[in-house]
Amino acid sequence: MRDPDKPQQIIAAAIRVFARSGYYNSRVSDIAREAGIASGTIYLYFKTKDEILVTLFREKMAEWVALVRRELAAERNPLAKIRKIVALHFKVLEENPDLAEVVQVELRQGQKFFRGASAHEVSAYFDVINDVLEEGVGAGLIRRDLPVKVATKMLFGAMDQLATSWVLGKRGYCLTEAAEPVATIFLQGVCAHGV
Amino acid sequence: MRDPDKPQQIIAAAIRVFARSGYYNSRVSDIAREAGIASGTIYLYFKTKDEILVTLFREKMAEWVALVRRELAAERNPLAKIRKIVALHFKVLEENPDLAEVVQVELRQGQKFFRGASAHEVSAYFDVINDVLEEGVGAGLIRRDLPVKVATKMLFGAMDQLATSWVLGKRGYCLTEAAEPVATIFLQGVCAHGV
DNA sequence: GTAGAATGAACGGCGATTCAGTCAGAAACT
DNA sequence: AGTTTCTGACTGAATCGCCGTTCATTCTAC
Repeated sequence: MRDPDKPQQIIAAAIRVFARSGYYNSRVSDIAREAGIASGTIYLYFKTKDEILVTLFREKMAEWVALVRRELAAERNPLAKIRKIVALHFKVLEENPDLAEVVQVELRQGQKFFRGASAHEVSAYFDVINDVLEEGVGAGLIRRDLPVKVATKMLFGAMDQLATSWVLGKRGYCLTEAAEPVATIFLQGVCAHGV
Repeated sequence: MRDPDKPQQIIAAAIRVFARSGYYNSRVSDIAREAGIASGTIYLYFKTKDEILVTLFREKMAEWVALVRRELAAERNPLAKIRKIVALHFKVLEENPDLAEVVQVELRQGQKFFRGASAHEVSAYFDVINDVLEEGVGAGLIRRDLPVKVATKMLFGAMDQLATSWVLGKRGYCLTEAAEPVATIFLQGVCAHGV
């Protein structure tokens, strides 16, 4: 009678524990205690400690991309879509502080994650941005000569840095308030005419 | 007769080793072998393995900021300064592939580095960008109402993401070539009038 | 009664750190 | 100069604590 959402509970516990202590400083037994189970039980659902982190990242990232796709569907204008992406990016992180901590700080552990495992999920998010920008170029709203791939990375990087600063700065300000200026600066940078 | 630049040799070796295997996958003995010394010797110069990473980051970052400051001194125009910062950022990384690997991928290890130890050095770099932008506002070249702190983080984030993509994508393209578009998009985003 | 889920004590490997010993060269002495 | 003593940088095998993982046992639901 394997509990079908035990893995979810373990992942949820892992997010809290990793957020508190960092991946390498977290014991598997800490995750177990946080989840209210024995450490051995974790190995019924995950082969290794690494697998917990990889799975956590995969799932959260997939949810995220799905959410963004869903929200964008309601919007026609490519420029408004960009504004929505930025707003959503910041909103998700602000509403999930533990997840934000893990995604912005812990998940950067070299080799293992950005390379390999997560590459596919991250690139799905890049694709979303990339597609919107191309749409904007097609509609004549965005400079025809814009290097779209570069601009995509710039926007992601800009959002990511704002988020990281927010997390590291102990959330001393409101992240959501930064959404409007970030979108505006970026759009003015890529648009064919004024914004 | 302590060799006064033994620490430097150890750091140089550590950069090569960390670039190859990642921080957590590198043995102290690997660094020793790479440096051509015994593992115990490392402990004559560094108290712990962590200290090697922290020191390496501190020193390289300080050199970096000093270099940028020096190069900017030769330049009057704030907009040209921004272009120079971007060009330099990419040039340094492109010319030091091992350092790039360590800085972009390995040094992100949560807790320990971005928080604490390195905060001061990173913020010095932020200050450089911040000051140039304010100078631009003062000169009427940059929108008077620009949220300078946000724009600073955006530019840093944009450069950082381009660099990270370049490192993770096994350097499949020329990073330096991205400097011009990045600077142009950013400047168009923040300037009072066209660029 | 039994299958299979859960437990958690114990194992085993790993790797950072230590430290007793080596040795090259500097100083002291003849 | 030659000889002896001393110094402390350097070595690397051995130590030791840590924690991911295992598995013999217990529990639970049917």
